[in-house]
Amino acid sequence: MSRAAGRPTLESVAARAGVSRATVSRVVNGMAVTASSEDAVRKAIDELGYVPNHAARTLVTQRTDLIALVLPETTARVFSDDQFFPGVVNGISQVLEQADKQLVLLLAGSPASHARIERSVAAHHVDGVLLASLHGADPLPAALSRIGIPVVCNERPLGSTSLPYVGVDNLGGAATAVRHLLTGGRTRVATIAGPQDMIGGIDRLAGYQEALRDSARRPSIAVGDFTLGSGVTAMHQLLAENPKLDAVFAASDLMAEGALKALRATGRRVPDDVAVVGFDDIALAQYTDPPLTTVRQPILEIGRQMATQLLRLVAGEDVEPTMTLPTELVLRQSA
Amino acid sequence: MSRAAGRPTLESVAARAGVSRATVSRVVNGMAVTASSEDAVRKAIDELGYVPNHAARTLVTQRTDLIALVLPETTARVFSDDQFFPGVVNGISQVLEQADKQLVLLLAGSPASHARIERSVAAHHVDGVLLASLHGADPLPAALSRIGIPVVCNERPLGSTSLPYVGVDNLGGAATAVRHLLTGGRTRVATIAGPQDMIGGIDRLAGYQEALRDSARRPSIAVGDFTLGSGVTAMHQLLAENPKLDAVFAASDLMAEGALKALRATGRRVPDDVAVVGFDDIALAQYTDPPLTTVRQPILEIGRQMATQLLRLVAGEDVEPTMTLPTELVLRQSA
DNA sequence: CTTCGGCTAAAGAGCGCTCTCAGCGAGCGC
DNA sequence: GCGCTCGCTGAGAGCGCTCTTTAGCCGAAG
Repeated sequence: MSRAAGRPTLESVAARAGVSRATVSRVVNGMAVTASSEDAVRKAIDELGYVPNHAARTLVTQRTDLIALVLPETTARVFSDDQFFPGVVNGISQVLEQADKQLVLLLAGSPASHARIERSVAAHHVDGVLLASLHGADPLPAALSRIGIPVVCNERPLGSTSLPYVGVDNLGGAATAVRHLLTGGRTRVATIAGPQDMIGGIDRLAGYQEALRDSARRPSIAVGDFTLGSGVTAMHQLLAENPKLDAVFAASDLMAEGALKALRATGRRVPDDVAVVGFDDIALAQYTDPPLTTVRQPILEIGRQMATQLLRLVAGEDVEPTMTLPTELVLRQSA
Repeated sequence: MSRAAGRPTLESVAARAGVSRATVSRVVNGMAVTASSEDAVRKAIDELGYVPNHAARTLVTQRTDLIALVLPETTARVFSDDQFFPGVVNGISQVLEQADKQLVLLLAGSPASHARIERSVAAHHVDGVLLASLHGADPLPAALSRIGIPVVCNERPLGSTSLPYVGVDNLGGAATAVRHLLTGGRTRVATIAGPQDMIGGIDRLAGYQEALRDSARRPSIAVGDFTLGSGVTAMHQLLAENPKLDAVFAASDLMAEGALKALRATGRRVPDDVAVVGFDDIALAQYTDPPLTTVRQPILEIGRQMATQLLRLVAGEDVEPTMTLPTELVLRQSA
């Protein structure tokens, strides 16, 4: 590409404004410069349509202004059945936009992607990494923090790593939901748990068990994977084992909607025969039949806080290592 | 940062392998080198844990290996009510991963974001841009292509720009759905249309009108915005205007589910009293009550094709300016 | 035995920017 | 009025890489 055809550089702006490269750089980066030079430079920038070259800047500053969001979820599942990621992405995006950083999306479906992600991070391609939806004791968080890059997780990572994370009060929210059912006079309260290799699945089940233990009731558990279909299946299982159950706490709204459909299919009325409580408060919850009582988690806020914490880390500031956002029981008609 | 503390560079690998920087560069980029040098270089790379610096490479090659996905949707709406974006992102991601490119997500909620996006693109920050979900005659596509960067849109952009795009046969799919209703003996077929500033909304309505015109029936139209809630509202409107309607074609599955709920709330049975057909075939469609007959669009494939076309453009190859993927009527119980 | 062709490796320039450092003029205290 | 500090500017180095140019080497041909 010939120089003439290329985009304007600092050099050409400097020439046009009659100052040195350094002065133009100062103006661009908002450092002190005499008013007359500043005017000349700004004029030249406008006339030439100058935009700083990102790569050149990165090369010397060692900053990329890029933040990676890693979703080690099976690619097929990410985004497809849950409204969680979209909300988190949205929250992250809001904060990053403010800070003039950009979001790089890394879907890590295959094991091969893990290597790719580590390579990408090691290449100093991003300033920091957000990790969401970790399954089991994923080696990725530890690997990334060993490289020495700031990392913030969504929910407490399983395994031994002690990385900062932002989560919600899964246990407390679930316990509150179950206590609400018990207080309402329900005696046989079952649960549709989430995947037991994810914090959300584990802690919500623990909350169910804790609330049940307090009232000395027998637990009844079926495990799903947060999707609607798995909720249908799990509900049928629970009914087979315990046809007289009178309440269900589902660890996600999608599974709760599945339970609702299964209950209707077996001729049971909600909430008359069986009460149902979900978890998440996604948009759908307002439109289920009947509208779903559920535990709201501040999804957007999770994204915002994750991004905020990471930006602090990137800036070299300290952050609180753990952050638990509150959940809230939203009463509708299903329980 | 002291040199010792920094990550290894080409220089240090070269020193260790006893060759020149250029030779190491050749090995890294897979160019011909004698076996002995190659071995020495590879060994040094492994021992040092060398990873090429992305910014430095970008500076000279003018390639960033970054592809932007711009969603000019209101941030609140993107991702939140539709399963479309997640699927497209997934498809894009699959193709980019193959090509070793990365995905930068740009949510353009506010008008201010437009400027930010243009700046980002002008800074040579990305190699190409994918534009999805354009509303009305958005100035962004034209602005980006004026900068001279490869752009591929999702669906034909409204307005005068002639950019390459990948879309689906919205009109044909909608017409097929409506003809299916008419063939089944329905006589009063209404529609819940999508937003009329988006191609998906416009063309699906056109398909409805075309099929209806063929059979000389009167159209009955309410407009929604693809969300479940808007489907509920629109269905009530249609019923108010035309209580005897016996079929509805909704331009999205979410709106169809809303219609289903509204019909049930007014005591109508589906499909006995009113037949319902949706559009999209999202996961939910299998679980509605009754399961939803709908027009499937190959969402993942849209993402894949958009990415594939853009990569061709980035590589300087020619692409077909327009690409329309087929839709397919999926018969379930609602119609 | 010399010369030439064909190859690979080394050297060096340069991508566009930031940042240090020296220079320079102006303003201040003594 | 002289030196000193202070604020601004310009020159230049260098970030880590690619790529062109140049040098060096080997074998084959004359």
